[in-house]
Amino acid sequence: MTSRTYGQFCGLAHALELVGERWALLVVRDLIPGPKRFTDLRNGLPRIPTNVLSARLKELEGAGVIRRRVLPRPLGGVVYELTDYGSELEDVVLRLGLWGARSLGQPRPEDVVTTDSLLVALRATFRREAARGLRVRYELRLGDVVVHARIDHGTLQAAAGPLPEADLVIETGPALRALLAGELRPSEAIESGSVRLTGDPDLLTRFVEVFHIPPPPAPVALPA
Amino acid sequence: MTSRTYGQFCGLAHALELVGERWALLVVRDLIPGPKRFTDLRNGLPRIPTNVLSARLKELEGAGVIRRRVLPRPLGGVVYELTDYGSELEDVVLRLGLWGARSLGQPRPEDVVTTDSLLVALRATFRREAARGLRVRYELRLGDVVVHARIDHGTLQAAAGPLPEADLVIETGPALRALLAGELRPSEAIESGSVRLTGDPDLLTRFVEVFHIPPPPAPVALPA
DNA sequence: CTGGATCCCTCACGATACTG
DNA sequence: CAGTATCGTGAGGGATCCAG
Repeated sequence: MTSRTYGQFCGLAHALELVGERWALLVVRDLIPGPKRFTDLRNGLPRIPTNVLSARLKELEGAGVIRRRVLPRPLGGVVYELTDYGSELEDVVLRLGLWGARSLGQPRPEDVVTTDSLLVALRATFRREAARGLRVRYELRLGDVVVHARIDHGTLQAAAGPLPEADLVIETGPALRALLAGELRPSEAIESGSVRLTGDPDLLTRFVEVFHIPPPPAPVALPA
Repeated sequence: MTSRTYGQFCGLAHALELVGERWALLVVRDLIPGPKRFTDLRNGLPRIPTNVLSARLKELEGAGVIRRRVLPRPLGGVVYELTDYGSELEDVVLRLGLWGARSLGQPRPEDVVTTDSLLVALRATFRREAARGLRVRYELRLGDVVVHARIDHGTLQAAAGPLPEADLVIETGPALRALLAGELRPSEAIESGSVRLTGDPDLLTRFVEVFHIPPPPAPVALPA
């Protein structure tokens, strides 16, 4: 029974045995912004069967990637969080996500956008150099997903929920990706109505400078 | 049939749909050193069923990650190679491999080491800063796998096969990992016979400075 | 010999229902 | 809320076979 292994003494093969199973890296992604309950994970991964989520959590715990923690009274309940070792996957997850974002076409009918995927996308596309000397707060709304970003001199803090003191509120949809990829100019996005702003419109230009998806190098076939 | 997708409009989810299937990233790994024939890939992935290799190659080609190229006469045959877009996975693959290498225990009985995994491991563990001002050539032998590394002022060129003009020939086994991880000192490795050298033994110290696996942050459960 | 395609079996995944 | 139980399906594992 040498089952389910790759049979190679290799760092990559071992990494894939730890986090290469289906859904595993999406669980890690959703834990990057912070600890989550089983139900939170379930909500952030609408199409995962609960038994598979159970299995992944056990496997990731056994691999030392996440930790199961029982909350003290009065909150009660159980949360899952990244271990130190698991946290060091963050860089890989962000880079892989950015790589994938470059060939992301139009959303399919069944596609959803979740709070955590958006938060991680902000981290992945953030360009420190472009944020130097900048201090600005954004609130970003995609459908019913609302997050915010605080940018201070080259640092980013992104979190869920609204931000009343935001300098600019951006209300948009899937066009956000085209905007970050430079395929859609801010002025065009505003005119076409694919983004709606509350605040200083010039801050949208800052936004697409700070959060950026580089274009794919050559002709990449986009999904139909 | 929304099958096999994650149902999320997210760069990471999309990336995992492209290269997240079993074996896919190992195929990418083996293509990093250069184009390969079907049979070369098969030999580098001894446990992959040929139908799965066929399927992965087709999927990766459709995803724009690899390209199928028919060689002109007189060589004939078919090779697979990374596209530009696929090549930009290299960084992710190296980082994920290095992450995995940190919790790699002892090799299991069925584990093998392949030429390509070793070449990629050298790239992943290479520390440019530690190689500044250094010019040295190594030949590395693990069982019947032989590769070599040319280090010139902070750059690395690693390729398959021996290197007659090597400054040091290192003959070793799985202990190589402990050596790179700092768990085994060069002097100990030599004394215990887990490495055998031909050339200047002091160059082994340079070797473990240049190629390094950082220790895991906290207690990480190692596989039994 | 390369470059696969085909077959069958098993097990992980997916969907749904149910429990402490 | 936090999972476990059950069961059908389809992808992966392994061996074999086929065309150029």
